[in-house]
Amino acid sequence: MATKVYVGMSGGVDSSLTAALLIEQGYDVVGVYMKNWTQDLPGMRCPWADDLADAKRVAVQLGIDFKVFDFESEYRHKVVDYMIDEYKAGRTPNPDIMCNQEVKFKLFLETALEDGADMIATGHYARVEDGILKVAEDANKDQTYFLYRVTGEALAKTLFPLGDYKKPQVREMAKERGLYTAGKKDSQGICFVGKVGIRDFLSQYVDQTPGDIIDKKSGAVLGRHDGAIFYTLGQRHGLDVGGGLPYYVVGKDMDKNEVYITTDLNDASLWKNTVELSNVHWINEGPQEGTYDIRVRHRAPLVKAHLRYENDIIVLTLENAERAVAAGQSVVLYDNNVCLGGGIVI
RNA sequence: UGGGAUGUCGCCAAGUGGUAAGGCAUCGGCUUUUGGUGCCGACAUUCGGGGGUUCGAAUCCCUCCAUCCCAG
Repeated sequence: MATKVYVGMSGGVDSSLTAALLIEQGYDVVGVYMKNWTQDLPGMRCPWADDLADAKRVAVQLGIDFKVFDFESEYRHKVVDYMIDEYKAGRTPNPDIMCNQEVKFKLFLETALEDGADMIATGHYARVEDGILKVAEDANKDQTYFLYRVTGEALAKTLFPLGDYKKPQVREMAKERGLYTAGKKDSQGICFVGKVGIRDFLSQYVDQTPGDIIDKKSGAVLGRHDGAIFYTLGQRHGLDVGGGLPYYVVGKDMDKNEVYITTDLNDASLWKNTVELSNVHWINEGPQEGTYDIRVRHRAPLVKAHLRYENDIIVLTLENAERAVAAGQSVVLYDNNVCLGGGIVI
């Protein structure tokens, strides 16, 4: 009997082709739409209904069973609340990493297995080999950064058919197969929520309290903002402060509700040579102390750093300083194209 | 009240007789399954107000207004 694979179909090209390829490879494929978020937000209609329709349409086209898993409550609690709490604490979280950890590769996997699946699959650009996570063939689209919090056990039951292809090929293959979503634009923004600015999203859940924008060097008040919560390290836009050179956020005080800015691109707090990570997660066994490739943000080139353990945290000493590494963001470690795991910036 | 200086797009700032640079901000777009960064494009018929000289002025003259500094 063929292996039964539940494919997470978001209604985009990638997951559509994923399902198609698995069928061609002989798997018994079931399409699943994860209903995680349905709320409209100001200035943006939540795309869930359209996405669901697209996913279903492709499933019909492919002649596979199609299901909808409703994870709205869990998504709200595990991802959105986490995100809001982090921002309230003055940090800058990455909700999509949490979404993968808690929803796609935990809840979805468990639910699928209970429903009779042998494995799950998604349209992520990444590769799994023997339970280890490896970067995608298309280095430009590689999404392992978002997957570093997934467990090796989950990966052992996961397929990423797109990991061996480049995005243009994926589009081409989707077109060749006449998939309904072949020409659909790539999605952006918070996963499932849609293309909405973090500011617009957050402002739905937190109070807007005006505060001062202060020049770090002179201490002068240069402007006002609607809440320090909306600003993050390294940020340039949205300050509404003009005057010759661009200003960048170099810090904030959540208690005083103050945002500190500077025109000095070399400001110490804008660059990190040493990064400490807590909430460390390894996909399999933790690596030994030594030098590894790390990635400080999605799509950033890999850079060298030395890993050292210190109690519950790890300390990375970077070969070259990285810019705007905000607390709450993730740093992911690699060893020869293998994604080892990572942690959250303290 | 004397003496000096300055007033050009929201901000910084070129331009001293030839018909308004540039930067920042802002807005729009691109890149991106997080934040952020970056890239591209748009953005003053008008130069504090009013007169005058001139073929022609933001640039010269007169005057008024405003601001700043030094005196007192």
